[in-house]
Amino acid sequence: MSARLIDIARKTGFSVSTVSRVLNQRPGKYPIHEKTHKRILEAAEELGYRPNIIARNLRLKKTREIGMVVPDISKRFFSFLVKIIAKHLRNYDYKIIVYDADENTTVEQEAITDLLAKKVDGLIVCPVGVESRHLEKITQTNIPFLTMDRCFEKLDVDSVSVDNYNGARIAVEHLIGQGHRKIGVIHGLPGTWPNEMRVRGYEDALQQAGIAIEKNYNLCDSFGTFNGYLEMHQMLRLEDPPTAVFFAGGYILLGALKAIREKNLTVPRHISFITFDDPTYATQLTPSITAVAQPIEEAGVMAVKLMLRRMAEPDASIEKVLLQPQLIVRDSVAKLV
Amino acid sequence: MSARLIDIARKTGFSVSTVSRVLNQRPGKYPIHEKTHKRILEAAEELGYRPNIIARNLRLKKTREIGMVVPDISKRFFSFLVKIIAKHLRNYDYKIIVYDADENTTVEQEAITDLLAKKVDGLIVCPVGVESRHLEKITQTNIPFLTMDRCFEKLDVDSVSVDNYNGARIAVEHLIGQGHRKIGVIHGLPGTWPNEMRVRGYEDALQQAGIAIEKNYNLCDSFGTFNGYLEMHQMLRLEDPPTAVFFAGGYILLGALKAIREKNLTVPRHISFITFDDPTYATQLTPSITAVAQPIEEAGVMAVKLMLRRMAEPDASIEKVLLQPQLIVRDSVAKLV
DNA sequence: TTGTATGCGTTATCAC
DNA sequence: GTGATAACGCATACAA
Repeated sequence: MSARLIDIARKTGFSVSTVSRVLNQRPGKYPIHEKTHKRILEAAEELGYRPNIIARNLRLKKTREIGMVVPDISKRFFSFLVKIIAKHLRNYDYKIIVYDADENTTVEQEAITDLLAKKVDGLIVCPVGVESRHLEKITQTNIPFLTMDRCFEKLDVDSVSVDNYNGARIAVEHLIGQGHRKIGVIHGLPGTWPNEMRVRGYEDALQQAGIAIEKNYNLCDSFGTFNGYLEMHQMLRLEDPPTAVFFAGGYILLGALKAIREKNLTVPRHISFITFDDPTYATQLTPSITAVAQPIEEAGVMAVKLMLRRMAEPDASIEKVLLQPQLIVRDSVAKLV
Repeated sequence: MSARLIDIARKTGFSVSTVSRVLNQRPGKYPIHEKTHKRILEAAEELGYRPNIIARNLRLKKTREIGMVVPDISKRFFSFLVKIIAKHLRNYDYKIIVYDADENTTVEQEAITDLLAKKVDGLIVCPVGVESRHLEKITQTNIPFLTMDRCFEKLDVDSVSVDNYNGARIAVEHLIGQGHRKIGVIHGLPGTWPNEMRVRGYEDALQQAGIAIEKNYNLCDSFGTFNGYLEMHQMLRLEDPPTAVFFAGGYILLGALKAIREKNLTVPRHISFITFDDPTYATQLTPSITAVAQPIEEAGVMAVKLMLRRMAEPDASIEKVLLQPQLIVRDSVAKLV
């Protein structure tokens, strides 16, 4: 078993409180004799003393831990977000405890319960689903709390998310600007917030340009590769298929590309597309992929900022931050003349 | 503040110990009156009681937490590994606490210290660098401990890693089998274990086939995209460049592809390659990428197994598991005739 | 400048 | 069946 304060106390002949005071080193808070200081430090070193964080946390009722729940840590969006947030919190001496909800509301709920029981000082949740009732309960605990990625308007809580609506809009407007009129969309799970926003952005962009919305051009199911594959095939089977398609994110792109290849079509000669999310390999495909990139780093920094603010001023007004994604033009969209 | 045992005790008139016993429900361990049981459960429900995990952990000297340190959580290999391990540990009612070492030994050391101070029940480290001295100290604490990915032979500790040597070998042997004799390698940071193993596999495969090792064909720096880019350019500038190249992993592939494209070369007509690691987009590039896939899921499952075993039998013999990667033949290697 | 006493919330031991 | 009490390791208010 590792050394405790009392072991140092016994070894040096001082009391536990003196040892504790020396080791915590509030500069000038308590006057300690020079020699005492030195001897205790030496003894601590010799014994390889490490404070027991559990005992300390229990005593202080503070953990300097921020809990975080993400739908799927293996997705780059979230793992990168976690990394950024962890890195910045470190500067303020906060650690992060991450739970993977595995895209499952029940698991998410358990994760939150556990984090709360662990008495984390703050909580960041990237909600899995459409439901927000279980999140409402959190707001009643008064714990500094933040949602990310998906934002529930009715939920009275700080949040930082990407402007999915506008991201989709600028994507589709780019397509329109290149002369496309027949524009399809393949998107993810209906009812989830980012997805809905993107679809709405798609529709509004069309409407604003005076383009009628064609039901057949709107396909959806999930953000998975396989869905992208199936829906793209379906899209291409249409008797009057679109000349351009907007992929609403995730791995749809990957599946759709496969479908396009199977049909022996060339991008962007036969079909143009643009995707939400900018994958690392976007520049390496042939052609390179025109995309709407989410400002993940910015989102992480903002989250840390909001969290620290909420901890410092529990009664500050609720802030819902909407970050702007960025259009990155590459070669997957043809200019129609 | 949330409800404690004592709040339930006061509300029901029973003692804290009775309340504790009811709420912990060791079936049949303690006899409790039916009515008592019910009333306490009701009160707990009403008060929204959640056990304070910190207090419990302090008392029990057990956390049911496994600490894990990875070099870079934003890399898919690690985030996926974390996910798998978390998922399987959940089945045994263990949680995982993840720290990102940010590819930095100092940060890694701090993470380990912190995890130890948090009194996690077990520790899994995917070591950042070449140094293993700071890991030796862990073995002295007697905490169930496991290294992953990079394995230190001299370090007396359980480990699970991929057989990097053999993975490289089968990759290069595939190249040779397709008739290539001039085979280059672009690899990562010299001195890191997986990298060294892969280079050795490359060299042994050549030697076994009676092919002389050409110094100019061996380029290295890091697993980053930019390195791949630079080194591939350098490789192609050679007066007698190789007909095939083995990329030892990471993002080298991405950068190398860019270099190849800039030279207006076609894969695999002008140059063939195979890469360690099988990225999600491997099938989507043109041509699709022949790769050596690491069995990440298997590694995670094995890690959990070893960890549970070590916790159950602290004195079991040290086990160093080597998992076999798998060759996935696609279209980036030409058959020379 | 240092020591004593107390409590954080829980579980386990022992007594009744 | 149930309750009183101690202990986990630490930090602080108060005493000296």
